[in-house]
Amino acid sequence: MKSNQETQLREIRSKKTPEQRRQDIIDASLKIFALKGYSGSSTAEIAHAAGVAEGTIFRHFTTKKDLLIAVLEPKVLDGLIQLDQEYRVDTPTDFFRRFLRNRLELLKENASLVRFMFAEAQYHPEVKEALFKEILGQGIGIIRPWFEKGVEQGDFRDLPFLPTMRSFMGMVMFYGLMGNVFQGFSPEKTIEEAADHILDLFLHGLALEDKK
Amino acid sequence: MKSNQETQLREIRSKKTPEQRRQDIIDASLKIFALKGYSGSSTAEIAHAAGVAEGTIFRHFTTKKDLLIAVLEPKVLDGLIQLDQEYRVDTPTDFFRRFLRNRLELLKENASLVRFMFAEAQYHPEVKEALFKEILGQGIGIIRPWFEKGVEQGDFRDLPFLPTMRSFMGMVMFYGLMGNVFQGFSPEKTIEEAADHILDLFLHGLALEDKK
DNA sequence: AGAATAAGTGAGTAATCACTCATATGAAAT
DNA sequence: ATTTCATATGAGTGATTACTCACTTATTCT
Repeated sequence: MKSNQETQLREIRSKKTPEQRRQDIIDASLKIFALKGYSGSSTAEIAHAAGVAEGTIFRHFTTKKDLLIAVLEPKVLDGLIQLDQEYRVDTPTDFFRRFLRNRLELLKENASLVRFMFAEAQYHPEVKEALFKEILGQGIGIIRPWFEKGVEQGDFRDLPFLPTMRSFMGMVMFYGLMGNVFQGFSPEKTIEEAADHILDLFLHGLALEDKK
Repeated sequence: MKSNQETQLREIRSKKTPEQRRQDIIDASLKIFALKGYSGSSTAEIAHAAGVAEGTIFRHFTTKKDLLIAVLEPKVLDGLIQLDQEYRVDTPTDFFRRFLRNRLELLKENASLVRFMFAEAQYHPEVKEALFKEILGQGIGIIRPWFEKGVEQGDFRDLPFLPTMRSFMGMVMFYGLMGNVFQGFSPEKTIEEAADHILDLFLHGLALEDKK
């Protein structure tokens, strides 16, 4: 009981708890990692950015690689993969519209993290697995029933699921991750506008069909 | 004259010319870089892989970064960006089919290089510029007239060019670069099959239009 | 308040880093 | 054969790396 009081007191005074300090280190790591890459970042620089001594890092994380894994831990990505459940949609098409906007917003907010994950995925198997499971795996799990429903209802063509989703994700990722990097590539003013372009192309394609 | 003879002789005997050695270093660098990333690779390891002394690397390249730039130099990428000119196509649709297959093949051959470039692009501005100019820039330059011709002829809808190309490239890249990384994502047996899927989706979209 | 425990610190460590340079090698010219 | 010269070598350089540990500081328990 007493210990609870003390903990509360410590939180009110702006002294930091070990947990807060741990989070500071993780936050600083993500910032530096995203800027210079994992191998290009030194623990000294991370310690400085987090406002702690270098030794403190190794009290919370046994190795630098443990720190990398902590940065990528599910908690950070939870927001990325959970579709907002409050918005109930009726038609598969509405689902895709809703899903797309939701993803693009989250992608824009976490662009540097996701870009970093994609970059490091090819060098570290652990990162690759985390990326695959947490983002792609769950994303696909959410989409699949809506896709199949759309096919059953006659709204969608009966295209193979995985390749179709791969292309869809390619569109989304290339906007979310490359739009900022290669300036001029994404002239859209708002996310909504970009989402509309992507969804229009995804649903209807480029070709003019109705030549009657 | 005599020096020419001698040079020829040196080539016949398997002694290496400085140029060959330089190329060995570049080849080894690409291999190691693609495996461990730029910062994660040491010049000692590259020298070992290239079969030369570490000092030899710095006789050909003044810094490690110079070596990175040499690895990414246009020569290596020329094959990636030049559309085969021998194949003449008539319709915009044929062009896209031809272009897509050509890109997917080249992408598959050079996947590790391109993946490496995308990964390092966010850490090194020079790499970012090289990637943008050499691949995306030229690719877009080749596509644009065909895209506009297709719109004029009434084959294509009048969609905004850049966002549409961004989505197209997203589809292509996600297949070419992620297909191998995330196994099971690309069930297509051949490149042709994958190209057909992508092109079908790109041209006609997912939705069933003709409900009359 | 004082003892016990946990958390934070930064100088220190061996290993590794990119890079240098005096020396060795081998081919071309005389 | 001898000299000339470009190239290759690897031990050596100081700087930086991830990580440790004896010590200080802060918090909790009695």
